[in-house]
Amino acid sequence: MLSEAENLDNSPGVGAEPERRVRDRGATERAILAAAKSLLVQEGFQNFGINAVARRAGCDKQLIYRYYGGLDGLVEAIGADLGTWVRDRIPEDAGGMFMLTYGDLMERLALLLLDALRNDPLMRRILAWEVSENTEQVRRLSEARSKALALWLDRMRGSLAPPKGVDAAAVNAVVIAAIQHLVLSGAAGGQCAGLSLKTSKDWEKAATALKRLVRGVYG
Amino acid sequence: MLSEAENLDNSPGVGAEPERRVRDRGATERAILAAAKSLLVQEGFQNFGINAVARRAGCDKQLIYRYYGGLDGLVEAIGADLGTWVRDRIPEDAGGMFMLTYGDLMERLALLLLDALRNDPLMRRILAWEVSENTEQVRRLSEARSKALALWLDRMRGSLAPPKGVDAAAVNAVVIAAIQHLVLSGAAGGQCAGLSLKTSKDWEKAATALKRLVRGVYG
DNA sequence: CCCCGCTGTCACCAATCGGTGAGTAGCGGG
DNA sequence: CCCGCTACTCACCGATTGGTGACAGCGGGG
Repeated sequence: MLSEAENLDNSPGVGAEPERRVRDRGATERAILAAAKSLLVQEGFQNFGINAVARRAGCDKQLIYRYYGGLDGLVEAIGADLGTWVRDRIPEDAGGMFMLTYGDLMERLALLLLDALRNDPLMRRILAWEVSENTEQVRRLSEARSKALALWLDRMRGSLAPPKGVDAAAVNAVVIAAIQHLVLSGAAGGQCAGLSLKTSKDWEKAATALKRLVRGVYG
Repeated sequence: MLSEAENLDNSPGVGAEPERRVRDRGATERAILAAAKSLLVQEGFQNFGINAVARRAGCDKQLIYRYYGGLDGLVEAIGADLGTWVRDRIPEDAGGMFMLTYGDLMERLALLLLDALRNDPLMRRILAWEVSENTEQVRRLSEARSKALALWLDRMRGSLAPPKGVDAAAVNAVVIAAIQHLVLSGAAGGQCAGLSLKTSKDWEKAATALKRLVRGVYG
């Protein structure tokens, strides 16, 4: 019934339009990027598309093509933004870990990573995207995320050498895999392999088990 | 990969059409289910829809509504089919594990599960689906998969009791999480947390690390 | 001043989506 | 033989998708 002519009831007397969009390319670009990230966080990658991002950003999709060269470029911009992830998550007391053993260190890192991922919905979405698709898009994003994680681990680890006789790279990869899947599975379904992952008590159990595993290898 | 173009030249003189579709509801139902599973395996859950399944099954989508009540019912049928997963994967020598310690058992189970998942693309797709979406559809499927896994573990474990003093349920969940994420990540991107997961040598490294972790907790 | 360029909007495109109603085709029982 | 039941197909619906070309409005430089 609505003809688009009648839809124009933005009669100037009534509404104090809160945000009057001004002509500012930089601001629009930032708005688009923010909309893309929030959309990815809230809706997941299933419904992540040009139309949805433009709708959320409150602008025309044409601008996404113009400013980012399409969805691919926008995704790449999200990936580039992940570089800031590291800066935001290096605690100041990292120096306090100098005198720890490798086992102490890895235990702390495991728990820190667990918490960091639990509190980072964007990373979770990207992680889930990674294991679900293998397009060029997601490969680039995956690379950025992987690089950020590696950098973070490197900064946190410092110069502590792993013990001899164990393939620390492989063991750590397995531990990280466990952490990532626990977080993903918990966020998605509230459980993993029969272990409930809802309450903070549940997560404490998981963390304890994780600690035990790390301690088991690294002593 | 069949284009419908070649299907259009069913000129009666030329081709001996290998499959002449007969009127057989049961066969059609089976064809639809098989098409759904193969579609999920080959394309993933992104493009899993009524149209795609019908196209692959070579029948009208209306039949999917009639026989399965829509996509939801079809997904549920896939879930029901997972019950056969357990039957196919119980080795005959399960009895040979009776005299093992719990650590021996869990190490073997971990490696068996790793291989089983590596060779089961359907399970991988379902697993990735689980951590990516939280709709009713995927929740049902997830439940079926989880139940199948639990049953498998139960059958394999036998009546061996876990050691005291360690939350075996939590530890095993973490180990399973690690296995699942390793397999997902490896299948999707060929690596996980910097650890390459392409060649069988790569997977041996991962398996060794996994063994070490399990051994560390269960002795 | 006018004009050009940049920012933003709108209308439109073909394709595909899930979903439905109506009609066709073939087999089996009278 | 024919009739009816059932398996099956087709045509169409509105909505949404990614993508493009044309146009409007403001602003700064000649």
